[in-house]
Amino acid sequence: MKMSGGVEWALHCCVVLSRAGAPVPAAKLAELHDVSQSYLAKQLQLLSRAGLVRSTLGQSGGYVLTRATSEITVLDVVEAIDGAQPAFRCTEVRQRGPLAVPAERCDTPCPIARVMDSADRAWRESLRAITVADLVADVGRTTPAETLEAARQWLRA
Amino acid sequence: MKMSGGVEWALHCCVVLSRAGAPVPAAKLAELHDVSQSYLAKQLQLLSRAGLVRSTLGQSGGYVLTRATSEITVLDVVEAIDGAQPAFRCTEVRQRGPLAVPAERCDTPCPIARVMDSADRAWRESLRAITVADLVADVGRTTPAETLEAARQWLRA
DNA sequence: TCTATTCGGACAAGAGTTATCCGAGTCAAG
DNA sequence: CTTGACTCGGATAACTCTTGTCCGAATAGA
Repeated sequence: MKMSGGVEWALHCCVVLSRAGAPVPAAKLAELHDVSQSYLAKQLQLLSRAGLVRSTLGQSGGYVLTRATSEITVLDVVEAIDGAQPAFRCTEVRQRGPLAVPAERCDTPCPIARVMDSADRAWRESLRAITVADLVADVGRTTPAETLEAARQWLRA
Repeated sequence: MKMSGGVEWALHCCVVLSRAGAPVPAAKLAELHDVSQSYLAKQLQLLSRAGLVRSTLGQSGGYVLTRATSEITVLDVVEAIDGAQPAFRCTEVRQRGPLAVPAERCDTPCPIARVMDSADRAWRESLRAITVADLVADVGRTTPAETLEAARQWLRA
């Protein structure tokens, strides 16, 4: 039960991109966060496929958010990187073995699957309630103003 | 983001064990569910380490639940098999790279980590609210009476 | 005492994730 | 218009974790 580590990077990237007015190349994002540039590129590709960011090629190219930060939920990013499939997958154990329940009697989902689905929904709902805008606001509140200004300068260079 | 498949088996085993008055060997549980006997043994070991079941060696030995089903939550089983560690682990990205925030300024947890922790708590809370007794009741409600009786006979043999 | 049966931990195989590279395409400058 | 350098994108290995299997130690009953 482990989420892809790329989710953390992707979320940090979204926060940074929201502050930058111009496209930011993947290499710069990698250097800023001190992570593998090649691997971060993969995460950004996934964000691109999901339609959360748009890439611009050539000189002075890079990545830009496609929507307002208030329109991007944390769940959007998590599902883009980690996939949208639920963590639990019911294999219909009750239909196997010597006492298998016939399929036609299994009109209602397995109770175990129902509990897991419910928990999964609660988890996703919790992530859907927070947007990148909320994260940006929170970062702005807890980070020294000087650091924020330094970041802005560093990105511009 | 995938939960161990053994969780499903372990929960089914708990339901079965609650109906059996006597110890049930791992081999019988494996045959009943038509799953790998060697691998199921591993899951039962984990349940044993967690103190949810007690094993009896020798002839007519097997596994028995240690508590009433109403005292065993689904979360107990999930954490026994899949581990209790949260799916998201913050690597403190903000303390890395050229604009690293000094550690002494990081008194509050990273906003991203806070969101993830909150979602994780919601998920666990949802699983903690359901007990094995609830599952047993639900199974009894949705399974044909004849199948339940057949299971009882099969376990006895 | 002996035997059959049980669990427990140590031992491989496979899948998924992590990490990396190089080529195709594109924009900007000269 | 040409050149050139810079960008992303997908295809390619290394690694970790999960899955799956085995045999030995211990036990209860005959």
